[in-house]
Amino acid sequence: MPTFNDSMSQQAQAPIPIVAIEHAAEHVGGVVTIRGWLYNMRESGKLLFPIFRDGTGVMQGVVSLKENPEAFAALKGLTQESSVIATGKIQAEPRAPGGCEIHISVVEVVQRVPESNPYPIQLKEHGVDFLLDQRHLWIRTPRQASILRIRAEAVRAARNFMDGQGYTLTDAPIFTPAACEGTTTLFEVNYIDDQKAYLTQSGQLYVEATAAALGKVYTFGPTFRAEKSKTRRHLTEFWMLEPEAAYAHLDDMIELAEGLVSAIVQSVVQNRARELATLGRDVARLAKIVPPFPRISYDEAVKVLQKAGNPAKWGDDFGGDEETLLSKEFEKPVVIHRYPSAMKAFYMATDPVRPNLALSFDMIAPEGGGEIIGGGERQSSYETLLRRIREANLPEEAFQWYLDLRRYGSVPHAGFGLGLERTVAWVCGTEHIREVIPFPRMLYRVYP
RNA sequence: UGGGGCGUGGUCCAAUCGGUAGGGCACCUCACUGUUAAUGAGGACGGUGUUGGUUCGAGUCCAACCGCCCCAGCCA
Repeated sequence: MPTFNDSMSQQAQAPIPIVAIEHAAEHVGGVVTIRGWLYNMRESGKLLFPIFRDGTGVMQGVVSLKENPEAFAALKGLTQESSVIATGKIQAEPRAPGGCEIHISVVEVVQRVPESNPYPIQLKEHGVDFLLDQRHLWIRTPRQASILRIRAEAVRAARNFMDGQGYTLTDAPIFTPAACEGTTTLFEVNYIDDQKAYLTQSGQLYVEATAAALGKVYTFGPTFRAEKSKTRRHLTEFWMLEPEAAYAHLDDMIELAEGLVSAIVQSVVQNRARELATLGRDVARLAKIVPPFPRISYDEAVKVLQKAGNPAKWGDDFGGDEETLLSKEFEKPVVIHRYPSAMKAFYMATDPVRPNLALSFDMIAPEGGGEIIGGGERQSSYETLLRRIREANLPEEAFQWYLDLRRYGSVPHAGFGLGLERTVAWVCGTEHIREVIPFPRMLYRVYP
């Protein structure tokens, strides 16, 4: 027990700082408190090596029975993922993973995981199905936590970039009266008083309205597609960032897309180096992602594919194989522009020089990252747009507000949609998109 | 929705030709003062997705169903 004088002198000193593990190395030689969970523990005789994690990183602790029997007793036999608050001196230690470790002097166990029902996720191998069932716990592992931090950094970088370019965030609704992509992939919901509504597939139509109101705008939010696709690059719920600008043309949007993607990548490289290292990502490849990106026309892309032995012919859309083949030709994301309009959405503008082409573009990420952006110039003529809506058998009444945008001061305008998860999956180098969103929603999976 | 693959203790896997269902990890105990997903010794728990069929005998062969994975289509 400290004497009265001891506690007086302690009060005169600075209090022990509570630090995040990611900043622990800045406190070498000092005493700090860390608050987190027991990630793992190794034992060696009368020495314990508890590994703590706090969400910002992991750090090894060390405690010896001889020097600190109380802390030793508190940690001895402590179960994985028990929550703990530990205080001790940070010391540089080449033998410790991470370069420094904490010499524990005081330990408080906040909650002890009972032996009768131990933490289900081991440090060793697990199958995908099991891990997805345990997603609420899986996100505690260093790899998953790193991915989620990179996702957050990507979002921050994207919004900073858009705001810096003079774009205003204008959120689009999630309940919508009609489709804006294919009608077969709509999630239908019962709205009030037997009305039907649908979860949005894209903020596109609404962002065209706000572009006419504010000039340069973007939306960022979740979108929903009931696609029956079980591939490594599909989610039924995913986040999209969709810029739209009045008086903008195709090339303006390609330039904006290049700037946006490189801003995201460079921001992650600069601010999330530790997390990229945890993932084992090749940072040198990411560092090269700066504008300008290679741009090829659809015509040229078909020739590139044919030269590489792919059976693609003019008029075909590109699938996963074709995307991978094209992206291998370049170290940076590649922009493919002016697709045949037959394969594009009803609202796409046609090329005045070659009316069978749409003023559209896709951006394909390198290293097999797939399509991360799709966009282009919109159809600004009232008559053409109405005809397209009728040709697509879309409910005309539901699109009256959208047609108003062409009745009242229609202007050339363009935009695109960036798939957040596909972008983050590429930046992280993850094999499957399901790892880059906290709780993935996929075909036949809505738990947890 | 098509094509292919797979379902075995909590978890990751093995089981020859159809012939006694087994191991690693996790959990518990002990040893070890520098471990690196520690190691060594011991212990406890516990299983063939479901239904039916063939057979003396089925984890294994057959059929249907259920679930999962990968690829394709569609897209971000």
